[in-house]
Amino acid sequence: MNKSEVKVIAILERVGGFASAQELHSLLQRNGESIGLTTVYRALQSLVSDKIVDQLRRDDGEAIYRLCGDSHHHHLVCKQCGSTVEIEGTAIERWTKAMAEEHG
Amino acid sequence: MNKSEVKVIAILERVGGFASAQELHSLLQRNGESIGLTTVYRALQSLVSDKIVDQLRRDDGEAIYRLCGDSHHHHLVCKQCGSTVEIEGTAIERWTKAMAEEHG
DNA sequence: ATGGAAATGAAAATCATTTTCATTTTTGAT
DNA sequence: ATCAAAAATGAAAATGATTTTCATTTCCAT
Repeated sequence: MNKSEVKVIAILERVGGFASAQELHSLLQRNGESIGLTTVYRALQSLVSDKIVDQLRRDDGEAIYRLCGDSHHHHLVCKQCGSTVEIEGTAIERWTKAMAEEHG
Repeated sequence: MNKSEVKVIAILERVGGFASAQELHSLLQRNGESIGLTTVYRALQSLVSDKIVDQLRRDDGEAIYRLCGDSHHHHLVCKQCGSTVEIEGTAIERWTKAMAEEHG
């Protein structure tokens, strides 16, 4: 865990949700941090592979990131292609409950 | 519905699942069809907006496509960002059932 | 047949992300 | 503290999917 990774975690905490690499980078700069975009990308890669940060994709294909702990969530894994999506906890649970009631 | 869109639908039928624009393009060429990659992209865009084709993203961000009718499926829509993911029917239903039993 | 609208595709542009590489910073042994 | 090796940094170039441009071709109604 190096200095850049700490900066990226700090800004993700302040965001409290999803943000793209570029968004995080400009937020950091606005906060007076001196950090290059390349380094933000590298920190994010590293945090994702350490499972500290979750990565997913906007519909336009851009990658977005958030701290793993930012909300209770579930993973759905496609058995065919292995891709994983996160679903926000309360929503999926409400849905599951509704389905359960609907189908007895 | 123009000639290119018909070609793209035909190749998607033969594929019977997900494929990227580039994969579809090379399959078409191997089948002796004369069609440019640009046109494949345009046909896919049009079919997606007509809800004939579903588009989603691989984890690496590449867009993949399949015919809407290719399998029974559900959509999960994120209330925050609007992004939609498809879940294969039987899997999500089995999961829902399991959750329902587990939680009474 | 003919003129305008739609379709086509090659090449250029775009844009997020990754790689390269030269430089700077950190670390650890002495 | 000092020095060398290792790790980190970032600007610029490269990459790769997708979109746009634009000149040309095809289609269709008259």
